[in-house]
Amino acid sequence: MRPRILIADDHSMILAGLRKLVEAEGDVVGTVEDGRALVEEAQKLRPDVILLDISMPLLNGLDAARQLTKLVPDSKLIFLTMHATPTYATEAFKAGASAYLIKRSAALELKQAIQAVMRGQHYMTPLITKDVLAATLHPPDAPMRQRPVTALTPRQREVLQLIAEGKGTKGIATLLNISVKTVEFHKSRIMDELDLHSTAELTKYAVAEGLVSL
Amino acid sequence: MRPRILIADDHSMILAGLRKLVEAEGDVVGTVEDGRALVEEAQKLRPDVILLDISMPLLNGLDAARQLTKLVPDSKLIFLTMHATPTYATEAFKAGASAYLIKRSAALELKQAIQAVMRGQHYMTPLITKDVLAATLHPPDAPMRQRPVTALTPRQREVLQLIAEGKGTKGIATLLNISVKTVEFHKSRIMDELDLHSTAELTKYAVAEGLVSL
DNA sequence: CTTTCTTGAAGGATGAATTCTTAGCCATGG
DNA sequence: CCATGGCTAAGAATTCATCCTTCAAGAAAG
Repeated sequence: MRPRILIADDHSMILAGLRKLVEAEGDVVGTVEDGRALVEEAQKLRPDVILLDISMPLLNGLDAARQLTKLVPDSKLIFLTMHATPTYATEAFKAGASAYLIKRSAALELKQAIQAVMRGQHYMTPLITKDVLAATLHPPDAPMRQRPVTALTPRQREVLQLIAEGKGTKGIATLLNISVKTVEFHKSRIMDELDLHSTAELTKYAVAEGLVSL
Repeated sequence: MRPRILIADDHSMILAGLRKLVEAEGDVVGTVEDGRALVEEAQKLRPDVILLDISMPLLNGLDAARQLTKLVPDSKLIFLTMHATPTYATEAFKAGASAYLIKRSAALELKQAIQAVMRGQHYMTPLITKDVLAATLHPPDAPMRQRPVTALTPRQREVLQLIAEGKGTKGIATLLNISVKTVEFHKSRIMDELDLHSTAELTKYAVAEGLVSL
């Protein structure tokens, strides 16, 4: 039985290419280019498999996954991303993912991953497990510190990401369907807790934490 | 007549997807995953079109392009990369490229680019043309804009740095002993020239240019 | 079973920033 | 020498952001 698949990736060229690849394995019922659209469409379409990236506008893939595991628990999540670090991979599984691939993975792995998750199994690209070993052999001299970003609530991360993407308070309010006042509240709480005092510092923090890229 | 195409990208998942996309436009005569292999294969295959990324192992796309324009001058080069900066685009054209796309470009652009270069024309993704034209109209005599940051005046960089450090307009005015109005003027000009529209984006730009650190 | 924390949601008043226009000053270089 | 580009600055209208305060539901702790 061909799985119904939803694909999320903000690079539309890659999205188009992926679609072609995936069509060999199942029916692509939709494609989206940001995290928020993903959450929307996933609820409408209830796909069997969701293929998603980590870095996406409006809502990053990890936070999207956390929402999706609650909203559409029957949809299996397959991450397909550039990030080849064990940290991201473990975060992804903690967020409810069933598989983790990187864009350097062989195309065949996509097929294997889809079939694995449809059987209720998990799949992890061998390219990462190798990195895990390498990381264990060469302990941290890279600043791979545990992220204090988890000190923030999901909602706060969501707001922080949008701030760092350059959205104004009003725009964020509209996107989240909440009042401008609430956004302001979240922002000030974030600033309190992180001891940051400007949009610029929040932005740098978000970049450092990988919530947004440059 | 269907063009013979060689594709180079080090992310094999993406390579596979691109191949599917490209097959609608021409015959994929080969795929490679690093810059050196590209130079090798290009000489053997003499393709009509070469689709290549900038960041590749062993030899980066720009340097590969410089070699290819000499070794296989009849092969048209189409860059397809993540890098959305005018600098990279102009470098690409100086290195002999016939087209420049980014992975955020619509899939349709790939078709358009291939057809354009086959007609001997050039193609530049609309997503960055605006910035590139400013740079490419000047470049031969005056290498005034090697790095985009040099497009700013010293005063503008000064202000930008303070913005990115989290200072408010008022604080900057005090620090520089100028009026708040003047600071606002500089800020708006910077935004104009860089086509950025928020403090967050200015901050990310400043970080990317090394004006401030995270 | 209340109390307390945490999280999410807002109102009102005030201070800060943005937009647009206009304009003076100074140095550099055709 | 005067045109150009860079830096300075003002006023008025408007929109945004911030500060302080209040409210409510759910979880955790007493």
